Amino acid sequence: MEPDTRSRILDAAEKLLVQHGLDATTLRMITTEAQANLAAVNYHFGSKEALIEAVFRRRLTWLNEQRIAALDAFEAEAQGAPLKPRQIVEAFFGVAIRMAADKGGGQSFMRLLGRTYTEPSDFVRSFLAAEYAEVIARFKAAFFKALPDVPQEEFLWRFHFMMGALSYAISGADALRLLGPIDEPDPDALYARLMSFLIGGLRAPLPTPAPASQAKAAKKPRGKRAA
Amino acid sequence: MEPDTRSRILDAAEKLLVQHGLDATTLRMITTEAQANLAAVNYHFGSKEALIEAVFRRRLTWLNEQRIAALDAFEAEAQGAPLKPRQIVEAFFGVAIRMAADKGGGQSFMRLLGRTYTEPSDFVRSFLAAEYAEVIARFKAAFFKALPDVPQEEFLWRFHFMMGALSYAISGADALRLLGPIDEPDPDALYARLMSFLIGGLRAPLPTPAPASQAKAAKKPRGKRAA
DNA sequence: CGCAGACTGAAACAACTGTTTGAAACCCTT
DNA sequence: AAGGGTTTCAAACAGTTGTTTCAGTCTGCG
Repeated sequence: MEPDTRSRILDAAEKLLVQHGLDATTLRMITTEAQANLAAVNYHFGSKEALIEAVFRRRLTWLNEQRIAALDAFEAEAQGAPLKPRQIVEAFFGVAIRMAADKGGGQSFMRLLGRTYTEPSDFVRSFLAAEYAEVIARFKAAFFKALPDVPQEEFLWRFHFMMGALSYAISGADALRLLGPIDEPDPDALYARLMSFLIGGLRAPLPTPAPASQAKAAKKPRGKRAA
Repeated sequence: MEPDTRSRILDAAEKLLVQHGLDATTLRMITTEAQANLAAVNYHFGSKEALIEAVFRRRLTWLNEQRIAALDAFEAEAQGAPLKPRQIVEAFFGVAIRMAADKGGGQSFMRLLGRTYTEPSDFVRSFLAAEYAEVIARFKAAFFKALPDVPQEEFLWRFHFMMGALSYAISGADALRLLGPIDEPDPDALYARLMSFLIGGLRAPLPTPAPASQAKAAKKPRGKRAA
């Protein structure tokens, strides 16, 4: 309870936003948890929206810097050659799930991020897009270089699916308990599981039989599929 | 605008819940959209929570019946032999994404479901668990029979990842636009994409270096990883 | 017709939301 | 010690939330 009011509010907000979501978390809940006065939020941040934005920005910029740093390291090592898909996946998703494993705040934040990604809460999405812009561009380029035979649109969808898997991996055991009893996963094991799943999905045979490449066209399972 | 008030409220609620989420959707928004009186919600459903539950139940029980029916069909066809993983994936995820492609309400509902799955909104989760119980048991059994070499815990996580990919596949283009411009996907193409991704992930090599298989041990990219 | 039961309507309810206010308390330099 | 800037505090603000109330309307059955 030592640090300054601003930090205490930030921490309390992060924790409560994960538990209750953006709208259901009230300023009174936050200030109570932070042992601060109600007016302190508007004094230090200006508004509830600005507070939420600050909560996101604090961790998200750091996360994305880490991702780019990891990508830089791999690319320096490769000296211009295309990276291996596994390396790119490691740089983007591995860094994220490692942050999620960090008990000191990172964990709850990553859950929040994963959840919010699909929530169309306009103002969050807008600055989310801004924060992500650079990272996305870098990783798109790296992937296209590593997998030139995969059509760009195809790859974007696979990347999207991977984000979904990551999100659920992080939101984790709570939802998984729907499926049956499971013990809290050790982070390293979760990391290994997610990585092999992601790479398996990323490298799966292309669904539409492309004209030139891809000798093995998967036999279509139902009648329907066209176009 | 013809059907009875109760149905109009249900449809309006479903539509608005997708757009704004559970908490941000107000009864006044719903009754306005449904061209009904505010009190009609409490008259017909009792409370807002009960209304939301009704919205879920209407589609979810039908969806899960479809899933079980699809599984039954495959199992009858197989005559006791284990199903192919692709068939099980088709029965669970294929049915879901086909429902999501249905413009007549199914689409918006599936987005809602995908979003809510990670939201720990206690009362929703509790009856979600109840609705899912039977389906989960059936599909777990089918998968374990089809992939006896995959440890159960390992599989549960992969199933969980697959749910994440499905969720994002459905929530779809809105979030994907973060990654770059993309045209609204034709449902058949999305279906094909997701299926090959899911099966690729499901059948990926096991992460823990099993004694026999897996010759290529990826060189660890950072210092850390142990155990 | 008459009248019961199902339904709709407008208005009000208390409780809670984010935000603002103005005075008190604190802290640090002169 | 005095003063000024920063931070805290309790109280109040207008607006919105889900829910309730009760008078009114509709419907079908005798």
